[in-house]
Amino acid sequence: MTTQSTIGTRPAKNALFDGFAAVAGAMSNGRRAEIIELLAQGERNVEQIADAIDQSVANTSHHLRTLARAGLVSTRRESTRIYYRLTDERVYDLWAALRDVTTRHLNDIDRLAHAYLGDRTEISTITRSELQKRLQHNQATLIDVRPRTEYDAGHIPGAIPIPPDQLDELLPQLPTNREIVAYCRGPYCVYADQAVRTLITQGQAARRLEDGLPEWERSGGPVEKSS
Amino acid sequence: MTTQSTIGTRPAKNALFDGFAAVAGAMSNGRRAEIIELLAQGERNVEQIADAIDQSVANTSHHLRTLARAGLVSTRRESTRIYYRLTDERVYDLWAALRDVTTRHLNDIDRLAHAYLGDRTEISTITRSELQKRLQHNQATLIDVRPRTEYDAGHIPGAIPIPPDQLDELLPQLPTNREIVAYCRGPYCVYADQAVRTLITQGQAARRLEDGLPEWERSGGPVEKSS
DNA sequence: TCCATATTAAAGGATATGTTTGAATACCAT
DNA sequence: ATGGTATTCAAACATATCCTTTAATATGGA
Repeated sequence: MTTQSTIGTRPAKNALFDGFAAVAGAMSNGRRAEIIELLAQGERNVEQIADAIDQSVANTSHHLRTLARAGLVSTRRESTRIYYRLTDERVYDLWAALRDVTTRHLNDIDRLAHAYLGDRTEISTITRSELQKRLQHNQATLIDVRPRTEYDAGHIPGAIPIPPDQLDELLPQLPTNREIVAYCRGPYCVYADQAVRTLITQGQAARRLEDGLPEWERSGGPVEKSS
Repeated sequence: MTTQSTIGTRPAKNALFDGFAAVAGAMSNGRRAEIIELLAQGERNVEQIADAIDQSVANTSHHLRTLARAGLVSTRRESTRIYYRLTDERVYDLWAALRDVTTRHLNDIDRLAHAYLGDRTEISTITRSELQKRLQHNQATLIDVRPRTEYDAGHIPGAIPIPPDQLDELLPQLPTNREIVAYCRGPYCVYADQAVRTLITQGQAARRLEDGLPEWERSGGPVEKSS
């Protein structure tokens, strides 16, 4: 009995492309997409992830398993906790590409984004390269509007930490002599929007970085860690 | 009655991320993934696509509708035929990112690729930049092993068209003084492999370009069209 | 009008999916 | 070893989604 070659056959081609499709399938759930976006900010354990996406631990574990099976996330054990992270920066690139295509081509996305983020027309943005220039010439006060642990894990050098739960307390203490630039997790993160809206109401010039820290880091921008 | 703001709420966030997930879902079927890979080569009408993926026209139309709903493909009408294409190069980037992540992280992909492509260990590859250099110094004979229509739609300047159904006839006619480099549709395309295997059997030095024409074009390589 | 090309609607049944529950596992600290 | 904590697993459920086929419908060209 001889082994039949499968090279170039339809069943083999189907199986191969089903493989690509399987990875896409791992991303084809809103909660799992949220997990990917979250892990782009840094590693988390199951409980933290479950909290962030408002799901039970068991169900979250299930979703993480699906992502792990597709190779999108990897784990690290630290004593009793297991920390999940994106397997590598290629996974982040894939997520960014998905976000990008969706933003530009899914015809419902504007409505959905508007519902979650509100009217963004009055919030002006600044690109990464513009921000670079401003920082070099000391022409802006930069604030990082993410939870403190994320700030500690990595932030743009010179950024002042303003955790989202202390906005009302800390925003009035900022210097008023320069424009303020706020950034958070990415283009669909609400924290920076909130900060900018509040500042503008107070008569302070403020803008939002067009996206967030992961994009800054991925495009080669300097990142500083707190110890 | 006042309108309740949905900014930052969980249902709104769910809906937004379900939007991203929907686009991933459009790619989460093997036949649709094949369609994307095919359209990366250039526009096709429904019948051509149905042929290429071995499905009925009605079913193919259905799949195309799914892709169109997600904004991944667009159409152009030419008399009674409707031609499909990837909406823009971002869609191609997304597909390339998916292929890339799958190749590196899905633990079954090696087995699947081996079944479809056969043993590739004896087929050596050449990178795009290496090929650039070779071509500049006239150190390689370049052959394009794709169907003629694809060659006409765009090929690397200097490449000789060797349609896959004429391999046996045309390969022996190639000059034997230089190494031959073959390319086709991409890293998972079988045509170039076939050509290289045949040439090696004939004692001719031959290699395969590491990926295909779309990657060449997307990375800024020169492309020539037949009229 | 008729023909060719594509889309749509309806239907079907298989398959997959997300979630919950409760038990089981793995590891750590004492 | 023992107890406690974090996480995974197995089973089960209802639901939903999915792919495909068939037949009918739209559209444009000759």
